[in-house]
Amino acid sequence: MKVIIMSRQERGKRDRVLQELLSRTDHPTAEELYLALREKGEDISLATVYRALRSLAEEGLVATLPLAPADRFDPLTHPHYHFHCHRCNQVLDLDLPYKPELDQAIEDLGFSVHHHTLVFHGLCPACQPKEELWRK
Amino acid sequence: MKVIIMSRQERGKRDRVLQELLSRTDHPTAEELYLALREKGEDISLATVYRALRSLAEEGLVATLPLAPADRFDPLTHPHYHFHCHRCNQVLDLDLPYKPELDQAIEDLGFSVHHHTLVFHGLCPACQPKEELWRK
DNA sequence: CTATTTGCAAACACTTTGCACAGCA
DNA sequence: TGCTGTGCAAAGTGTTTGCAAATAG
Repeated sequence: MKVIIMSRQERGKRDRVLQELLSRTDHPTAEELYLALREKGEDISLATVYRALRSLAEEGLVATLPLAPADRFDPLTHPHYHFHCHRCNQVLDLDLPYKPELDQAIEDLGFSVHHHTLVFHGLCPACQPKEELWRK
Repeated sequence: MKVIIMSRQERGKRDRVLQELLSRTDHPTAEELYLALREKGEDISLATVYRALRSLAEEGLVATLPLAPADRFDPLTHPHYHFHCHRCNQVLDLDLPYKPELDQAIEDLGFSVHHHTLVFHGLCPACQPKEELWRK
């Protein structure tokens, strides 16, 4: 009989998903997380990854970035902004301080603001030269 | 033989879709537009509505709001911000001036910014009292 | 007569769900 | 025992596409 004492974060697939997400900064999709976990030998199904992410998002442990064609997930729960490169389709965290005064302006209009999402669209530094090349 | 001289906006289903979208301020989904057009006696298919919206968006005549579960469409092409009420699920235009200085801050980080999208999330004025009632 | 637009149904991509079963309390 | 978590496959939802027929130029 084999006995394995599990540390807290090894209980349940949900925590494996969270662990994997926490280890990266590239805002993966559900499927990317699924493939990464499989790659690492984890025996998990795509349905479970979806279930885990939904549950984690509902508890506020991860943030969902509703992007087409597939949602991306962010382990950073404190409010921050994103850049979406329309060439490499990558999402990057931005080092721009959250601006609560924007919320205030909307509150003044009679809304009750929970938070705001700010996404910049364009070309990331790496893709700008490639784009110029492409146009020639 | 019946001859009908068509005015410009009556040519093609694409223009019917644009016309319908221009007539409203509630950021409808593709299906909502489809149903509205059918309601008005227009003989159109859902596929055509999707094709029309895609083509219009590519030409910059309408803006796409990528929201879950379905994209919403905005006839206002000049940049402006939105409020998404998480109770009635409505999207409202906000009367807050577009802030190009936000783009500048990101350009300074080495990105090439095309535009940014800013969505506030919370309760719209109409839904705040309802929400309080619900909590009791 | 050729090019474009359309409707229909099928295909598609992403996500959720029903169900049976495994593991744990 | 019963509760929770899981895999699998099927269903669900929003969107796109292949194709043949209709229409425009």
